[in-house]
Amino acid sequence: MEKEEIIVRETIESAKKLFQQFGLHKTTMEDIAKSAGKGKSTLYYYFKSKDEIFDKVIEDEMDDFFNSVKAAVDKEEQISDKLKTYILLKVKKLKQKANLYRLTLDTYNNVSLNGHIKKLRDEYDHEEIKLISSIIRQGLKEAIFKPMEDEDIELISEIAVSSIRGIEMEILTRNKFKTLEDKVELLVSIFLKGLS
Amino acid sequence: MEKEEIIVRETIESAKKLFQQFGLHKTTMEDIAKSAGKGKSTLYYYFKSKDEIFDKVIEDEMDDFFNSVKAAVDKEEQISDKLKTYILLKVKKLKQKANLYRLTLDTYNNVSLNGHIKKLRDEYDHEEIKLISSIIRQGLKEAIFKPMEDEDIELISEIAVSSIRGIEMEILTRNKFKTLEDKVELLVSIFLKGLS
DNA sequence: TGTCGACCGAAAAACGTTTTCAGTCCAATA
DNA sequence: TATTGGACTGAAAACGTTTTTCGGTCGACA
Repeated sequence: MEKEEIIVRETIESAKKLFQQFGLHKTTMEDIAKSAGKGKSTLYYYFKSKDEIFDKVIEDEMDDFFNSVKAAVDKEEQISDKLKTYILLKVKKLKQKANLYRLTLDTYNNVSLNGHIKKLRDEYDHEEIKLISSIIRQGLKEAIFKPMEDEDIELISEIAVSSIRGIEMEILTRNKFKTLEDKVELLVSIFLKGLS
Repeated sequence: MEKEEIIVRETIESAKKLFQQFGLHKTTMEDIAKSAGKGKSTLYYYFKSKDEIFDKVIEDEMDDFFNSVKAAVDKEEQISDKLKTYILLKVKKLKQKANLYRLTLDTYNNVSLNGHIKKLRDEYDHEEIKLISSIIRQGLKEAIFKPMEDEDIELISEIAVSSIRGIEMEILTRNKFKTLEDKVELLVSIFLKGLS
């Protein structure tokens, strides 16, 4: 790893801690600089702006989040276990993060309308859709699922991601489905076998 | 209809129009009074507060919304048609309303954390869950669905409502699924028959 | 019972002042 | 040439005051 890369990494890590503790607005460039052991203007040698640092932190978190979910999903053999793991782990991690970032949440909401974060979210979404569609494709290959059009795989994945997000929202904002753990079984089996 | 009832109704209708046009904050009690052809203090003879008027307006809209969806769903015979109608009509109406209320939306978001609106939303949710679970119960009676525990009916309905809400959110906030109309068929058939 | 004009006070808007802070510049250093 | 920090700037946020707005009350009148 190059020296520059190291400094960038360390700065992002420091900034992440500060953002988590104090939120975007209450964290100044000087705070970040001090906690990274540099002068303020030095930061501008490595980053274009405060927003860029914030974006990088968010990007970092999203990567972390997605990769750990993906790793856990990949480890499972059965399609149904993959889906169960996907839902449960995502919800669990989301609860953790939500807790960690509660302070930043209002901030985040205001920022989120702004271009770049929206783009990041779209990218993240796309990763999730890819993950789900790869699971479906595996199911097709193993002839567990009945054949379907290629474009339908995409659509089903998108719908699945959106649906699960709806469930997550209820859990996070209204504390519903506390006992989801006991019930994923049912949820996944409906997705696989339907109600009929 | 009693005279009092008529005045209350008319006031709510006037207020609704104003709220839709200008939002909660930019609509004053005097605006409402004038548009209802009364003096301001007269309103307080019929309503406890401005909030009460707003609540009544929201309640009115929700009832409208729900009843028209329910009516359309009840009209359908087939389970699958009921589900299709439920999803399509809800999305369609939501798009209309969202357009109408775009101005109020920020206002609404701030208020929505506040007690009473939250209660209304919960009540509305409950209605939706009841609607879905009645569809499921019908499917059970007709032996279209495989038997299930009573508490699972409840849970499945809740999950279905949350999931569909997730899809609706995508449609409203990110303009996804523009061609949902073409694809509900697929969505409903997954719910009914699964992927296997 | 129903309606209204006059009034109140709390909260929001408006406004001017002060402070904070992201971002720049430049000289220093290695 | 790559890297750093101290001094500086301007725009925006925070703050303190004054003014206005508006939800809500009261009492009189029909």
